[in-house]
Amino acid sequence: MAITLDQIRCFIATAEELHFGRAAERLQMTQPPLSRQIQRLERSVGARLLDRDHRRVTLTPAGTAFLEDAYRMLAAVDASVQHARRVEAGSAGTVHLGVTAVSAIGVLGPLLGLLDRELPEVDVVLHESASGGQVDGIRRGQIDLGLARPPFDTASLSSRLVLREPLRAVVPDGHPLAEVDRPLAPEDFDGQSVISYHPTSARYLHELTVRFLLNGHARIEQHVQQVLTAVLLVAAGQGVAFVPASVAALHVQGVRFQRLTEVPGAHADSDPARPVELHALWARDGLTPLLRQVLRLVERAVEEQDDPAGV
Amino acid sequence: MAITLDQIRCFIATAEELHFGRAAERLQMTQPPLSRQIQRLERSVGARLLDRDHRRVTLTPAGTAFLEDAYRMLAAVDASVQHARRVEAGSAGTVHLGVTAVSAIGVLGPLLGLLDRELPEVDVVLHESASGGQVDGIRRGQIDLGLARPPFDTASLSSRLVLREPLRAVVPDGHPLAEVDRPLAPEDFDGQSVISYHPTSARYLHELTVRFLLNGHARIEQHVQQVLTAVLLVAAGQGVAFVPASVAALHVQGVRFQRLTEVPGAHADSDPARPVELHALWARDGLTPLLRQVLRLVERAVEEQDDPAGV
DNA sequence: TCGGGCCGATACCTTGCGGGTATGGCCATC
DNA sequence: GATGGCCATACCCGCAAGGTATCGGCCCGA
Repeated sequence: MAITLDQIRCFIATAEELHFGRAAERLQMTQPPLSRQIQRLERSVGARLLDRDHRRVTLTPAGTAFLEDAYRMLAAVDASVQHARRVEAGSAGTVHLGVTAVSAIGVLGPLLGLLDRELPEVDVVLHESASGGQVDGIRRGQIDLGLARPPFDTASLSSRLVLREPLRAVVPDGHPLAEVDRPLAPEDFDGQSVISYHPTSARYLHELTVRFLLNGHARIEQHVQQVLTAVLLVAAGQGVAFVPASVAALHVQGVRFQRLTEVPGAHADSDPARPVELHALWARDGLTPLLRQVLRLVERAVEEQDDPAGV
Repeated sequence: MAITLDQIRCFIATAEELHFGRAAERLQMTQPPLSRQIQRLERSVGARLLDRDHRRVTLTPAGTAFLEDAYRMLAAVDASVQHARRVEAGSAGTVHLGVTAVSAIGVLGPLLGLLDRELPEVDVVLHESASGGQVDGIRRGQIDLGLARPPFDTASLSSRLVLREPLRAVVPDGHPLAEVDRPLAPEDFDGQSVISYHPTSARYLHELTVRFLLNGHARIEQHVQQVLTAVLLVAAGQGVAFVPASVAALHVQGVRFQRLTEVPGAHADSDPARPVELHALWARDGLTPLLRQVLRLVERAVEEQDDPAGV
């Protein structure tokens, strides 16, 4: 014999009215079944909740305590229903967001701010990993939405280009190229020692570097995995590197970020002036309403901070 | 069409098994009614909770959210039942405790400590008022247990003597009586200016004062309502006063507490050496299990700090 | 490509719980 | 002592929840 929400509703009405007849009326029923519901409830709870001594009905201490809990239970049921509806509508829930260290610099801050303001009931869990790790995470259902760089197989994943930004050169203060006030061309780096990226784990930036330098005679001497590492190595005088423009926002001491001439596009609709692309990435069959909302905010986040990358 | 706890239980089983057949087995029922329960639940909630695509069952985001809430709801129901049982057994609940400022000095501290240790699930609400106010509070059901002084009508109230303590004289430092090292007799106060109490709101202490001074020739010059006020007036040199021995625990600067000879008893079994009585007081028909527990602790609290009043 | 098996949905039957009416029993009041 | 108020009990009924049988779609192996 289990407790029912109906019994709880009956109890609340009776406890408030302290009168079975009036409580029954309020519950749109007659008094006898109400009496039975209360009896059943008391039997299930294992404690007398109402003292009825033929003249007046009063709450026992156990009843007083149970009444408070009863309100909470009904409120909890109601809140749960509301919450589920909001989750289905996409205005509440949890998003597992995959980010790379670099995407974090440009888009993540504004995006998190927007999420907080526009979808306050959405919890965000960040998963920091390289682009390749994000694809795996999405496949395994651990990540709902990734912010990553191409290439990724388009068979099971959907994607949308959310940001294009220029490629910049990072050179140490005092370096001859640090003083030049024009876009640097591949030939400007002839003979320079270049820090590029790991060909597999940071394949995208590595290919960009190689593609930019294609017609020059620079020497690629090191391969790092993180953009920040490259910048720090430049600051340490180990060479020059090429990074997404938004990295300038980090304000690392001892380096300058220099504009570049156009970079040959990797595909048909790429923009040579802004060759660094960031894509939003999700499982083809995982486009939930919440994800749609978040994607909308990703685009707004990009618009809001468009300038720093565009200049 | 309202949600049922049964539906929630069905949903939990199905969400855990992700398989209607196995879930039904676990719930000791067959699969078709389980399917219908889930459908009904989804209709009530207004959101699809499980995606069932002929091969596998998965939780929708709304379902994931609802599952967490579902656990909480069932746990809340269970906790409420347990709580009600404990309240009925007297080991949980709320006690409204009536205290006077003076009872607080002697008994209240140890009592609250004991309550905290022995009945941690019991909430205590203190109501500070004079003895008369407590009787009203008990009558109106606002106070469960009062710590007050006689007299009170014994028709609707039950009481138990919990503490007897001596009466002490409060005299200012430097006063001739402050140096005497023997119990003071009524005659010692001949010609002194005495601070007594309001004959109605602090009737008990007033009558004690009068009864002690009966054979002497002291002059009662002021009537105050609070014991502490009397002590402070003594410190200010306005006269002498008589207070329960436990008041000495306050350690007011500038006054001394002096022993007294015996005070004639007000009733048959009063103790002339310890004429100040404190009674626990409750509605005759309000002796709940919890109150019984609290009364037990009141007695233990008195035993534990018996000494300061007894010396 | 076809058949078998798996699994959830549907149709239909049955039973038991929840609600209704009538009435009893107890106390308070006049 | 008669009356009325109020909760409990007895008994009846209808519906909703559970059971059985079956459908229908999909996957998989031959």
